[in-house]
Amino acid sequence: MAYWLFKSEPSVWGWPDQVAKGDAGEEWDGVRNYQARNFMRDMKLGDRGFFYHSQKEKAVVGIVEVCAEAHQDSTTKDDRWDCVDIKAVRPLTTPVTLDDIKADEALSNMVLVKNSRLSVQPVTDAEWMRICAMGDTDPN
DNA sequence: GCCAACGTTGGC
DNA sequence: GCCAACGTTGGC
Repeated sequence: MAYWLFKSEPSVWGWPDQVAKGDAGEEWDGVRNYQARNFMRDMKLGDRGFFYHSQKEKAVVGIVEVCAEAHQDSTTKDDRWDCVDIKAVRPLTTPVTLDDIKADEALSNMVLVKNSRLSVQPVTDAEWMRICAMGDTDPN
């Protein structure tokens, strides 16, 4: 199983919105970046991801699961753009902030740090375990 | 609110 | 196919 990170502006689509969708989940639509799209095409049913709040909050706040593999983004007719569906699994007991991540040596190579503008990104197994530990949260 | 970084577009 | 111009993102 692979791990990912989904970035969202909480004022547009936040963790509470994601939770409100329950197990039905919701399309991760609106991505118009090839790198991010390609990562979504690589995602498999059951893959897990972090839900990250950008802008003011800048923190990993929850864990999500891919509940539908890549398909046409329903918000556009342009067939270049695919997206997956994700559903909320659980919040992090303690949100892990960007500052926390930057301060941690083991996380210094995270895409979040290296390429802050990429909205969908891969997370390594080690990074996943580390952030779950920092967030006092069950990684499974 | 600013600006640096980056990705995309379009003219040549 | 290159590259300048432009738009967007997101941290500060």
